Amino acid sequence: MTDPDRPKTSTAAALNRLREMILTGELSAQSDHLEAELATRLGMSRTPVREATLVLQGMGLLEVRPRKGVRIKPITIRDMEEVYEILTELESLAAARAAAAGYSADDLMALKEATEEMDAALAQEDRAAWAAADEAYHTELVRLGGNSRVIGIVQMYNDQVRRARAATLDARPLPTASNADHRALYEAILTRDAEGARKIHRRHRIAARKLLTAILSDLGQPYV
Amino acid sequence: MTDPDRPKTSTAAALNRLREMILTGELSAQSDHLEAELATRLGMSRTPVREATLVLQGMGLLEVRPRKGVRIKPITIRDMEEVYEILTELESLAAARAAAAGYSADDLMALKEATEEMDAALAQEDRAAWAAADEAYHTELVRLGGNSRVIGIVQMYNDQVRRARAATLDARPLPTASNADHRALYEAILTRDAEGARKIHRRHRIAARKLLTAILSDLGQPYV
DNA sequence: GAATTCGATTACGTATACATTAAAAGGAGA
DNA sequence: TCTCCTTTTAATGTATACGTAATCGAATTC
Repeated sequence: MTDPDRPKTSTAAALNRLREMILTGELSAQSDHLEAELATRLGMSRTPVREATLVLQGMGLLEVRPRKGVRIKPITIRDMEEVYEILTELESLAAARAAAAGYSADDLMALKEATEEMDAALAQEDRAAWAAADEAYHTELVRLGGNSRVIGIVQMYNDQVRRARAATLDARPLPTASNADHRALYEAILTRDAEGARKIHRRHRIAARKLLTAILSDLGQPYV
Repeated sequence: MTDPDRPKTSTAAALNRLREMILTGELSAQSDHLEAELATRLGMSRTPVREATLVLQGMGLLEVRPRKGVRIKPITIRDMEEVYEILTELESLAAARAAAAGYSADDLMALKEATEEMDAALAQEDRAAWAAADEAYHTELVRLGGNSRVIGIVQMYNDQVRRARAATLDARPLPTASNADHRALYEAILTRDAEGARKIHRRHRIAARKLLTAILSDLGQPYV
């Protein structure tokens, strides 16, 4: 048991590693990288790297530009607006579907726990812990929604949100109001108020989007 | 000018061709295919085929199953429900955004034309022409919405809708009521009634989904 | 000095060779 | 006959070789 879930193939390893390098900024936005360079860095041949870049392109994290290397995608305000619009719709859908599904308090345990973790993180002003719990909350919400494609899309775009967040985390105020929304949504789902759940979450997401774009704008991120 | 947009690379050719083969049913749902088999059929080596299958897997048209070949995905009722849910949300978003964008009648020309083509197709009971115009209509709608990621997702899922449609087209009644919705949406966008546009389109999509799933069910498609 | 052409370089796209390992087939023993 | 183990097969995953075509720079021309 040296490494329980070490990737089975080099392609999978390249995918994980490159994704991580992009999310952490080790490969910075707007930078270009040749296939051969990445292959050397990852200690493998071009083949699995190439396959991974194709997938990452599909996930919107980079762009394959023949003979110019892959370009790590920038995080523009416009991009984040697009991503937030989509997350708003799909998560609101998930909220409504979760409410309609008639979950018990037991089923909603993970949701409640994530909310409590956010509370705790806020109390300690621990932005990183808050961000982790917030992400867990959103992931659990869409899981409860039960649409596997929504789950996939939301996970994919969460990667992009995480990149933007990494660039802004210290610049943002602690989102103290945010948990009121989370609790209201919890109640709506528990009482099977589908349209209420949808509205609450939509409002929540729109507020989050305004906050992020304002911060990105302050930080001088380009609009396009 | 023998073939204006012939793919520049074999990978692109494989992607186009395999996608088409899946959409037309030349590669039937649930069937398995080895990389080597597909390579031979397409007259190229395994490398570009392999790259194409990775992308097609990302698009949800097939599943790569190591040592068992790629499995062309079935069209289950559950899948279609998921896809329709997503299209409902994202197209409704696009409708609202299109209305908010304040387009002129000129800008909405393509939308109007698609509606008229559907009229004409209905008059002649030409289901194929109707389906083509309907797809053009939805594509134009999301284009007007202006969110490039929504455009991409909708196009991707339209492939899956097209597969289901191909299996049901002759079994469905002519959608004579459908154009009333299209006209109402056109008016809402022109008068910049964002929430009205959203609601009209949502209702439209929900009705379409009920129709399709009922037909699939009649045809004995498995739920999962 | 600017633009253009030619040539060298080099990154990519594709084919192919090879190692790996899951699956299938076959055989031995109960 | 059934089960378990061994052997074989074969499909994949990866590395590598190589042709092609785009790019960069130098030299030439205007």
